[in-house]
Amino acid sequence: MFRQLADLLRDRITSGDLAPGASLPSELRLAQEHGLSRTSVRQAIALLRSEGLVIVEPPRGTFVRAVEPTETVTLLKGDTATARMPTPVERRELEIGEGVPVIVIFRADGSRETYAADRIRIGR
Amino acid sequence: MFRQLADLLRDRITSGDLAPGASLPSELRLAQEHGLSRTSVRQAIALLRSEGLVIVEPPRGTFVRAVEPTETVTLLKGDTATARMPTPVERRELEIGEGVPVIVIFRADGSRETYAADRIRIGR
DNA sequence: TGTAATTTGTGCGTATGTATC
DNA sequence: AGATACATACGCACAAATTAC
Repeated sequence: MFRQLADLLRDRITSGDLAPGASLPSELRLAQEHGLSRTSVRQAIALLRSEGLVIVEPPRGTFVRAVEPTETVTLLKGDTATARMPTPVERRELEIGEGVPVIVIFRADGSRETYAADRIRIGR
Repeated sequence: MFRQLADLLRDRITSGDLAPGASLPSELRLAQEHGLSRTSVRQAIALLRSEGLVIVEPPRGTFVRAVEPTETVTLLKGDTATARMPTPVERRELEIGEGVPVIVIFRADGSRETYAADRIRIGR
């Protein structure tokens, strides 16, 4: 059931019914309106958080994540890049939101650069 | 408390005490050994799942994720690439594990390619 | 200014279902 | 058949931070 609620909310987000920055109904409201327990509602929201679709600002509420502007980082000859989920330390130091991967660039000289994936884009 | 348990397990994984492929104690065991409820244990494991550190194969158990070999995809002139968390549809179709982002390559000709981030690496 | 209401975070317990061994 | 183990769903309570009055 929590997946159904997540699907429903995801559709409202991708369709634009819930625009970026808009707030979702509170957990209690969602629970009452859909006849679910707050536990199930929180599971649904946790799913959307892991997908990077919403951010939660306790106790203000839950909001549709706004798409950030993208700066381009160039990949030079001999460089490689990967993406993965950040460690808790990286999330704190780079101020990475939930559901946002990091992009790690391995430079040809052996150095490394780590970026929040929602702030940069790789080019060449 | 679930964060402390997650930290403890994360350390055991990164230190090599729990090697890739090794199984974690069951939720019930972890709960008993640390004097926690199963709810808290599940929260801790959910955190490690979102970080891509462990995979759960119900009802076999929870295992340390093995690092997959990386094939390199080359970025050509005019191409750009980003990373983000996959949609549920992408996760199913590309068989993407939990806590694994996707890398999307936008080719100069307008086409797009989507890969599981733990299977490829970007180069040039 | 201070109090109350709202909202999310965290933790506990319980029960049932399902798949594996 | 039975035990084990994870998934899901319900309930309750209190804490902490923000907002409203």
